[in-house]
Amino acid sequence: MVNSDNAKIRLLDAAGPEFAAKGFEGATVREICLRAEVNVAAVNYYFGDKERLYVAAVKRARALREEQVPMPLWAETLPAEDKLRQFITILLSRMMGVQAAPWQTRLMMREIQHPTAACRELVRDYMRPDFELLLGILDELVPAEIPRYRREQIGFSIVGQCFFYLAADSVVSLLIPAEELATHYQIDQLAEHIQQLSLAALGAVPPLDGMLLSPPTARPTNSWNPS
Amino acid sequence: MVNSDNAKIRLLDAAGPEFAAKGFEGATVREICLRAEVNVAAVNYYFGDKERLYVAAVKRARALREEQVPMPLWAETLPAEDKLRQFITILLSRMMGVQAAPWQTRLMMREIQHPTAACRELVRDYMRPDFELLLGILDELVPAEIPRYRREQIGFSIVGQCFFYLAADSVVSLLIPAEELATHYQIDQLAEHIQQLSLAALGAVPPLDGMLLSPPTARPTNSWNPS
DNA sequence: AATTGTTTTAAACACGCGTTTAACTGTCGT
DNA sequence: ACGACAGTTAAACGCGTGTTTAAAACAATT
Repeated sequence: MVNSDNAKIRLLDAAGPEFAAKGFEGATVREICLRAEVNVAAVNYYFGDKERLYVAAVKRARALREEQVPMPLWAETLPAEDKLRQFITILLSRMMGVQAAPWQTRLMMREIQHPTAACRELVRDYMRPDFELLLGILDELVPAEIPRYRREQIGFSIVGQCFFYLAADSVVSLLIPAEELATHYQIDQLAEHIQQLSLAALGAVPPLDGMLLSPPTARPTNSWNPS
Repeated sequence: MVNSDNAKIRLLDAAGPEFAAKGFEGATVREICLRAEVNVAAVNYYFGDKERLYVAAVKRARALREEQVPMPLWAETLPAEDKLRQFITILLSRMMGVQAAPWQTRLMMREIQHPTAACRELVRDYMRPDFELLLGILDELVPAEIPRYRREQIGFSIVGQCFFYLAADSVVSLLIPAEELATHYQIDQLAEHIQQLSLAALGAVPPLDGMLLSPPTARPTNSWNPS
């Protein structure tokens, strides 16, 4: 091959944001090829058809996002509370990115809401491992007698709180004034809030009555280096 | 007008489920009119174009869902804990319906994820009042000194937990075996779990350590009559 | 019964879509 | 030098889309 996968990769990089922004139906092959500076026929040449390009774009989005914000390997001795805090921060970071949610996340989001063939392996390769990781952390935080299904529900409660800011950010933006968003809705602050609320529910820290004395911003997230 | 809004209403009733299932781009005017047993030109005759039909369908979905599962008027004396439980149950009921999420909810869901003109008033007329209601309940549960933005974050945490099962049900279905879903993920059980976890976080009930003694199914939701 | 205005109809329109074709370009092995 | 082949190109194809049209059907009023 001469230039073989050069065009293929440019196509993928152009398809990702386009599908993320407009969905499978809304995005057009022509626009994607225009962005990629590639002939329209390239999509059929390299991927067969639009749908297989879409599936490839979803896979690539997952891989990219995972290496952008990987889950750290924790030391055995690290307290479960700290692991949970970092887990939540990473979850929020993946979902919200630095400013707005990156196209990789938005694309996976669409896949979650309107599952196609790509969804099954998305869950298997991407979400399942993270969820098991979370369950492992919870194992250290809740009494051993609590059944697995309860831990899973607790896990969903934690994930759900993070997920909300991704999935319903349009609602949050309309409910909360812009200046309050800027002041109190940064990733670290939300992570601290969710972590504190969750730990309080599990009895690992005092309930909210005491939170006044240590508001979320007072205790910054343990620093870790995602790069 | 003779038969005027008969066709108009049939059109709306057909458009709702269609838009909910396939989205604005995916749904076709022809298919909608076929369902409604109406000529294709009716859409332009009554609504002008496809987009205004969509907006009308969203508005109608909101109105329908609100009267299907209304928020009750609570007695002044009702403990805040009970109000919260009922609020959560209603939220979950609206989102999950009896079996799967009804088309009204799915349609509003699409609007939340990919906001169009209809989103702004959807928040203003539908979500804002409910959120204020929730904040009112939280006022009775948290110390007076806790600032408003903290209560809002707590509100989002509660809403987020419910919202997750609507927005990510494809993921939940893939993560949790079918039989466990049937056994432990009924509306009342989830409502009990979310309510208990939230109250524990606020210090209104003992933390999860004590939950073993009173698992979510043990204390059924107070009955109320939505009809 | 004739007239007016509203609603419904079948057919067509213009356009954009995903996909295909067939010719062309460049690169390599022989 | 030349044939074989991967890569690229412009143009076209067939189809489905939202929308429009002009006539027919209908109901109400005069």
